Amino acid sequence: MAQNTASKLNETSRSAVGRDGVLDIAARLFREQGYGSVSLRKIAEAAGIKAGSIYYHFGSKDEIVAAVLDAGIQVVHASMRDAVTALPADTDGETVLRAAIRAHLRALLDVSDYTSANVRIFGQVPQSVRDANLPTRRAYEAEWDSLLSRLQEDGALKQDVDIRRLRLMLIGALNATLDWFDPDRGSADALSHTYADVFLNGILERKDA
Amino acid sequence: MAQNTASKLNETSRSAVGRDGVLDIAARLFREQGYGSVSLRKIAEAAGIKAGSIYYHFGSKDEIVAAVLDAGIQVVHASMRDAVTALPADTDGETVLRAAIRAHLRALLDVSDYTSANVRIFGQVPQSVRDANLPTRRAYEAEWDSLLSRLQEDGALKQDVDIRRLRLMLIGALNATLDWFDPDRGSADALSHTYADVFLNGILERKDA
DNA sequence: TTGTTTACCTAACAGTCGTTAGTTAGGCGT
DNA sequence: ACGCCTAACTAACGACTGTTAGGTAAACAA
Repeated sequence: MAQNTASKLNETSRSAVGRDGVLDIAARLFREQGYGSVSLRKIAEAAGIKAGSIYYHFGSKDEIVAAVLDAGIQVVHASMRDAVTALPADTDGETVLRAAIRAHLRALLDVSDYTSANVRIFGQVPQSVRDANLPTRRAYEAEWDSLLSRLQEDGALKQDVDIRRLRLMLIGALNATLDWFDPDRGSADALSHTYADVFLNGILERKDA
Repeated sequence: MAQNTASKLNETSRSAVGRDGVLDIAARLFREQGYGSVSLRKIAEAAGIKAGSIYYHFGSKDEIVAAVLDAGIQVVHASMRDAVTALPADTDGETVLRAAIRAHLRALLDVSDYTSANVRIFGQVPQSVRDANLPTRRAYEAEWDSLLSRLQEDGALKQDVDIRRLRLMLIGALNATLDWFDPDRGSADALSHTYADVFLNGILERKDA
């Protein structure tokens, strides 16, 4: 968020990274290096300020990382919901699901350092910070559960799959791409097609009638 | 590995955790808490010795974590290969793939602190340690690629799926279970069935002939 | 019995961490 | 011109980190 709020200050003065600037840089460093090896001094240096100055904008390191985590979910949540609600009301289930998958993968791999930082560092962060991020997560998970349930009721999905488990499998699989995705080998959109193909139809060769 | 090598010392003397004991405990702590928040003093305390004593068995913290990472892959590699080679030569492709998935998930979720520690901390560890683990990883990946290629040549798998990408998707999805798997909600074996069902046949309701 | 090896211990080192207190300097409203 | 607000700065704190040097006691081989 706030790619560069150089706003409201005449450009001649010092950088004036501000709170949003620090947050942007923190998100990028967390995504690149993980939580443990990104110190406040590293963040400060990348932002062009000194470590102590960060405490003008944030009360603690936990507050920074909590803000990054929350923003990360909010970005992907908005991306996924917008993609689905933008479709005509009578769109078939397969198309809806494909759109949701593509939106999630786009936020994760193309758009947002915040979303990728969230996926990368959530498991490395102190328990209290994880807990603080949980409500935001639950809301996004509920969005998926709601979508998948609707598709199942419409008869688009098999009746015997457990929605919660399917959501965990699907999001887990998509998030795992962060460890190996290489834009030189194909776009996030192309990858989303492959994921949709596999999850929707499987990989088994079928001798259909 | 080496669940408890209390060997060759009469039991009356001090615990004598030894190199393997330290490694076991390190693997467990890494799995539970991640890399960054497990210090040598924590490992030592859990092992019932003092921090400095660890340097009798290991030259550095990196050496410990490297040993944990390598063992983690070796365990799951052996588990997966053994499961596949134990099958009759004429076993059909679907059954072979199901066995491989179950073996991977078992090593990850039931059997080995080393395998789960590897998956958990690989992305948190210094670059040099990651690099040292790469050859072992590549060997396991090659095992999967070989298996999947064979199934595709036999006509069991669709011809248009890229083996490398499929392997990344599949192992990524399986490893992601570590973040949410709860044995109270179902066994690893049961979960492996669900994964196999989804990957093999997809989740789309089909009106077969 | 003596000497060696094994497996630990104690104590300290330099470096890094998050965090705090107190200070400074430019821009703005009055 | 005055004082306030904003956004920095410097310098240091205690805690914790991986690591090292040197000592100790039991087990075993000769």
